[in-house]
Amino acid sequence: MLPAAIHAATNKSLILAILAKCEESYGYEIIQLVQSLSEGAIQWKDGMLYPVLHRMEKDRLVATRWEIAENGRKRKYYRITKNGHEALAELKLQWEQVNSTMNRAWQLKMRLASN
Amino acid sequence: MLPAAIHAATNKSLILAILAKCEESYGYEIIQLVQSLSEGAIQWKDGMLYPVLHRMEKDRLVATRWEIAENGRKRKYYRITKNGHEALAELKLQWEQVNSTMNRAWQLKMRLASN
DNA sequence: TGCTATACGTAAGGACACTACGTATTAAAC
DNA sequence: GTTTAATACGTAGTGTCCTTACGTATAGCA
Repeated sequence: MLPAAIHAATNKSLILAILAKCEESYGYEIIQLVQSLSEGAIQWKDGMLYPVLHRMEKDRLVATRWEIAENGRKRKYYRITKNGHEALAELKLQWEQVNSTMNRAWQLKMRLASN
Repeated sequence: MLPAAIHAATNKSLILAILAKCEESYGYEIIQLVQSLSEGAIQWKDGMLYPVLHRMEKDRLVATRWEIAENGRKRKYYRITKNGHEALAELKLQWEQVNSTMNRAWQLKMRLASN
C-alpha cells in the first residue's frame, strides 16, 4: 500500500478534481473512481475516505444532500463549492511546483555545489 | 507555506535524492539545496528537518559521521545507505504512479461513468 | 558589543491516517 | 431459505509526524 503521507497529500485534490467534473458523487463511488483513475495503484478503504469528506464539508469545500438512490439505498451526495474550486486550483499549483522539484531532484548530476 | 501533508510526502525523497548525488551533505546545507532546487517554493525550517534526518538514520536509510569542518564548525554529515537507495527507488515509483493519477484527475472530461 | 549566519538539538501540541469495529440494505449464490 | 458479497454510511482509538517554540554554541562583521 502507498504510504500514509501520500494519501494525506493527495486525497483532497483527487476528491475535488472528481467532483469538479461530476456534478455529484458519493463516498462509495468516489473510492471506485479513484481506484479506476489510478489503475489500481490507489485503493482507499471506506474508513479512510469518510473522515476526509466530513472535514471537507466542515471546511465548506463540498456541500451535501441525502437521497434515496434508484436502487433503494440511502446515499450522501457531495458536490464541490466555490471554495472547493478555489482550493482545487491552489492545490494543483502546489502539486505542480513540488512535482517539478521532485523531477529536478531525481535528475541531479553532481552539480549541487555550483548552484 | 506548503501544507504539512506535502512536506510529509516529499521530505524523505528529496533528502535521499540529494544524498544519492552528493557523496555527503549535512542538515544546514540540505535545507539550502532544497530551497534552491525548488526555486524557493520549499523552505524548510531547521526544526522540521532534523527530526526527519534522525528518523531516517534510525531506519538505516542514511548513515552519519561527525566532523569539524574547514570553518571550525561541528557538522553531522549524512550519506545514503544501500537501504536508502532501495527506498529512494520505491518512493520514486510511488510518486510517479500518484503523479500520473493526479494528472488524469485534472484532465477528467465527464467520462467517469463510462470507465 | 551586538547582530546575523551557521549548525545542531528537543519538547509539546495538534492534525490526521489507519485499523477495527458497528449498522443496515440488496442481490446473488448455494 | 440461508449465507455471502456488494453496497453504503459511520465512529473510536492508536500512533505517526508536522510544526512551533525553545535552547545551545561558534564565527564573522559592523
